[in-house]
Amino acid sequence: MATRTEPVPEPRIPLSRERVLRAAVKIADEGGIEALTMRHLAEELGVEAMSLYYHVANKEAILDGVVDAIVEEIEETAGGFDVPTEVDNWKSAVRERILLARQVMLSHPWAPGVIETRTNQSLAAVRHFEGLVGLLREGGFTYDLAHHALHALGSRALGFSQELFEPDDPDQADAEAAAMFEQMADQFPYIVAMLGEIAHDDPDSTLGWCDDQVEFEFGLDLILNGLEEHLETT
Amino acid sequence: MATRTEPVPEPRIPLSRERVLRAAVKIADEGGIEALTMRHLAEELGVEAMSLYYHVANKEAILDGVVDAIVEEIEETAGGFDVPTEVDNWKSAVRERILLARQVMLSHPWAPGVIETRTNQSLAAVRHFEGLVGLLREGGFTYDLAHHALHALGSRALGFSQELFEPDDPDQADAEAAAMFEQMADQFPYIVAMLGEIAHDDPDSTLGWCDDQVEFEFGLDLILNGLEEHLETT
DNA sequence: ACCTGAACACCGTTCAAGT
DNA sequence: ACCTGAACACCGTTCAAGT
Repeated sequence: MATRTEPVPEPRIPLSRERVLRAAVKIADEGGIEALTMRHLAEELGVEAMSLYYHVANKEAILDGVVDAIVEEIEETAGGFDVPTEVDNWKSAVRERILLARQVMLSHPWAPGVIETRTNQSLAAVRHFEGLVGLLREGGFTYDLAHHALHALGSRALGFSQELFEPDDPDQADAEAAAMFEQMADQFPYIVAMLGEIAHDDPDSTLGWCDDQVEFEFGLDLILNGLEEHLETT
Repeated sequence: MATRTEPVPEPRIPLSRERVLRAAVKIADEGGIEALTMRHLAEELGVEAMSLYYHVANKEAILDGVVDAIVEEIEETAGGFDVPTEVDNWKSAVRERILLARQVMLSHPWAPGVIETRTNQSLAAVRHFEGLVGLLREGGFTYDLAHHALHALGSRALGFSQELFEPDDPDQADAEAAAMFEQMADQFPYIVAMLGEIAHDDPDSTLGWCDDQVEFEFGLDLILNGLEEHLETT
């Protein structure tokens, strides 16, 4: 029979909103967003699913909190979202901040999908946008142009962009897509020719799928340069 | 007792993939994407849920098919995705095609969210991209630049863009957001000032939320103009 | 104050069975 | 060939109850 002197095996840290959210991020990182269920999350925390509801309103609230946590990670990585009072180069400042956000997003590949479903704004995200608007404003933007800029950037402001053409499992689906396009060269001459050239330029990857980082920066710079022109012509 | 001569009340059109997909679009249009469940869909078709599996592999296949149907609707509205052999103005041609896609998307507000989750390419979408690449190519683009263009456009190529800041229920959430920002004017001076100016410029809507169409076109033109410059400097 | 057991309403999906 | 009933494994969530 166990006596009183048995060493407490686990100090039994009490649950908290923080711990729940941290565990949620961990689960999504390890098993993807579909692994993030109330029951699974509870198991990870060594608790019953229903206990979660004491610390969090419902699953929506968890997803809200998880997005907030990710943007806070960006904020920490950036050393805060503060706006310098003198902005000598808004373009590189904005560019750097966004590419840094992208680095964090890349370490949580499920996060963009969750962010897109959120209707409640994360407070950390508002701080992030506040910082961006500040950089633009101090860089000479009117508020009107800064507003257009946010819309033009869209999800790029948070470091990701919608990839419409690429499958999530490159190795497997690439071959499929390649075979399909080969077969349909007469139906899709332009696309097949385009992909052919890309494969040529980049013989490394099996059939030369795209360099997402390069493409992200291309699109970002296109927008930033366009904004710069608006700034100068006004 | 019913006799054999009773008029058949409904001819009982047999199910088919087409009918299933059409019904799926209808349900999503009327009740949002969360209303699109196998059981609900079956009910709409006057059938048991399990019958659907005879015509369609699973729910994923339905979502794939539904995306295809929406892009086909774009195709029909556009009178096909054909590429004219002579393109005198690629910019306005691409612009028109994209804005037309947007019109269709606006009538299926749930569609962007579904498209974003798809990993399998819709064949109709491939035809659409084929058309876009064709327009660019005949307009003087290298395949390399056309490829960059697709990435830069991202979801805009299909007529929608990620709205990170706006709630789906404008009437209700606007007031909330407004109150929140008022309260936090000292924490978010730039954003509050920005929103203040926008409200000023557009006194119609309660607190002047954004004109999505204007913003979409602003971002689209920014990208198209940027591409044009790349085209000229090469 | 914090956690749980049992239960509910709802998913997508299977499988053997009906016509 | 086409459809169904019963069942399964899994959701998020409630509520009264335990400590």
